[in-house]
Amino acid sequence: MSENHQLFSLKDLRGKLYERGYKMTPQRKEILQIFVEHPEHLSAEDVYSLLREKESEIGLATVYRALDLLSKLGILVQIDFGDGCARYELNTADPNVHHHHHLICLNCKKVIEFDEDLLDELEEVISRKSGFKILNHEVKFFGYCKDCQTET
Amino acid sequence: MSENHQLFSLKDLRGKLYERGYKMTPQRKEILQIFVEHPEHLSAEDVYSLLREKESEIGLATVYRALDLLSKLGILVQIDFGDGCARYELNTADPNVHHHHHLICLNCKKVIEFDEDLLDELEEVISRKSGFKILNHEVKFFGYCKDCQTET
DNA sequence: TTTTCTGCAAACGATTTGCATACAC
DNA sequence: GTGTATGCAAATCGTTTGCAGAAAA
Repeated sequence: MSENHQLFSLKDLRGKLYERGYKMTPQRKEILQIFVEHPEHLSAEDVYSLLREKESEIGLATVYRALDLLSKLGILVQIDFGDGCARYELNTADPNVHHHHHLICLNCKKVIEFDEDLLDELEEVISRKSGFKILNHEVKFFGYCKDCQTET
Repeated sequence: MSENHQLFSLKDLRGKLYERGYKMTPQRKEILQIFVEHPEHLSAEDVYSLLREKESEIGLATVYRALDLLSKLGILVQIDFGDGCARYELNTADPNVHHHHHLICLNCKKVIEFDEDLLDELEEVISRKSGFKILNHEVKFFGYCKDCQTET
């Protein structure tokens, strides 16, 4: 069931690269591996330090280039939480599964994921009224998480 | 009618500043004035050059500081379109009026505004399920605008 | 062998900050 | 007068780029 919208696996990497004339390298493989092992929203710096923890001596510029490439190939998606750096996560393989939403706590900066998609209706209305062809959407909710509601 | 959700006016600036111990300065007034005259999504550089067109010799650092302050006071809101710089627009005074959505064209980078808010229902569902207290949301749709659909 | 990739260091662009001076109250 | 605000230039931080050597096909 949920295996069907499973995340992109390492196996498909070579093929996807080859399709577009890119080469398979150990660096690209290791960087993708990091995302398989860490299902978080990782920044380039995050990936870089996780690599160094594994004794991998991949340069930061290479990390940036790989993140960019993997996003272009649709393997990763870039998200921006307004914290000053681009973050990435594995793309879901099933195109019918829309991106989950993100709840961002204004107090503790925690990011909570939420899987509920009621936006199809909205997309349709907008498409009809504006003539805009919508491919994707990004929704962020700002507020206070359970823990921070009591504090403040 | 639509005057009720009218944008923040210059008159209230002094009071809002005073409330929180800030001082009224000609620079802050002029910067807010720019937003009243230009209902677009302005970046700090945009504001800076619009000021220079008006013979205003306000420094760029002051612009950055003012944008930050006006956002804290709730007079402006910061938006990020992923174009590498923070953008701002006047906040709507009426808290019942939710932020409009943004349609971002992947081809020509045009940003189109769209005023349809069907997200209240979604907010409620999320609040109930997650215990998150939602104050605000930000929705971006990515796709191709009317003009760019034919080209590509 | 040919082309793409990597790693380093330098370059970049948006934003922030330190500090002396100027201004609001 | 006192404390905050300004303006400038320098510093910062995430990210990009040029280039020579290394590695994939």
